[in-house]
Amino acid sequence: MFKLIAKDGEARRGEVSTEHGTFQTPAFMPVGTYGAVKSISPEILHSINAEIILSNTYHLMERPGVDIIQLNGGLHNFMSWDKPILTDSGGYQVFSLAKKRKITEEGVEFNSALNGNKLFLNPEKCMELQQSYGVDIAMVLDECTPYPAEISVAENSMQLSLRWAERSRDAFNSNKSSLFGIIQGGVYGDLREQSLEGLKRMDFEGYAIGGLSVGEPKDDLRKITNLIAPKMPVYKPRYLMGVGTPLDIVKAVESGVDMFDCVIPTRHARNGYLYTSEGVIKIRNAANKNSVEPLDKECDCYTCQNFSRSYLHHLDKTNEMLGSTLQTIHNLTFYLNLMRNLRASIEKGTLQSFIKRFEETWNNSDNPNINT
RNA sequence: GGAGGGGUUGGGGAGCGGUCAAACCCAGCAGACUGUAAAUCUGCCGCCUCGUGCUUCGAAGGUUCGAAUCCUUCCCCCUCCA
Repeated sequence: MFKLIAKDGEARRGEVSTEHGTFQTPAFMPVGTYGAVKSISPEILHSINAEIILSNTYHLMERPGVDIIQLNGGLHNFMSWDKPILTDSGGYQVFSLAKKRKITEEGVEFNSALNGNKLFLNPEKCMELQQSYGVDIAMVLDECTPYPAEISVAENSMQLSLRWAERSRDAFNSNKSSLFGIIQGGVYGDLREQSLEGLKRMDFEGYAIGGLSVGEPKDDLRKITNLIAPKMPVYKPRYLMGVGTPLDIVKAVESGVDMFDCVIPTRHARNGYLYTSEGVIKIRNAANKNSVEPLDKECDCYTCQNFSRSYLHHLDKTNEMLGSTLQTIHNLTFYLNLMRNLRASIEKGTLQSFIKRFEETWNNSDNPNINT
């Protein structure tokens, strides 16, 4: 399933093959929680060279429900996306919907935020759902540990995730898709290592680092990624869940991570926070009102090739949905181009100079936000 | 000409004697967002020498300890009747 093509330091250049084709790593997966990458079509995803997307087990269970997806012939067919799909298990919702769920050894009971309905998820059901959706990569049900968490809390949480991982592994039964385990352990290196060791014994097709970017300091994110990624199995994909900013991704690739997903490019696009080669542009700021420049002179995306900052500013101010679409196209292009450049640098063995140039550009930016 | 209704901080629109520099919405300005309850949320939004400071609620007078709120006159606007 995973082919390692080249290495540059700890960084890896690889390829993951699935039932719906292969994708190149390091890879970024645009997020399509409800079976749609917000504001853009699969056709656009193709045009910007997205090779795999992420969707969400919990949210799809809530709406439209697995029956409807099966009625439509599975998630790929339902959303008309013929390339790989990875689904998050709902483990993140254990964290993000903490106030609306109860967790026990058996599983998680959610009170739907929509109508208060009780929704139950345990490892077995989670596997059944993801297989019914027909996704290419399923994730084990885990408990995304919040930050801050005392070491004892993080340990209990990590152990629970480990037990759930085992149940997930046992319940998962598919020759068309693969299952990834998720490392937890908060910001504690020892716990992270224990978690990884426990998961390795269950032999997953890939391994993920979860429970980061949940509010912890940047240093912790870097420290844990640096410690754990190199210890993850060499011939299996390594996935850092929910990360992150462009710089987070660059740093994690340097540490040996292969796969990423994050809502940042899509959500920020809708909120007018745009990544460019010169730094972050907040398109709704008055400074862009009169600018006939393209958003990013160095970008070849549809948005930058055809529209001015002034126009994007106007779309944002008038709440035109085209603004969301154009800005999402741009931000995702920025991310996907970044991944392509990272892959090329690793192949050429020039990752360090790429990172240096990347950091310089961002450090020289007038906008300090670009580095965060 | 007669009878009503109304003029409030950029726009809309509450308020109808003190707790009012004046609700709320929009516009405007800025900030946040990391496995998406997010095309969302938060803050600011009369002036200044930032204080139990100053100037505001069509205008001018008045009543009152105190007025956006009550009275008088005037100026506008709207509806209806002639």
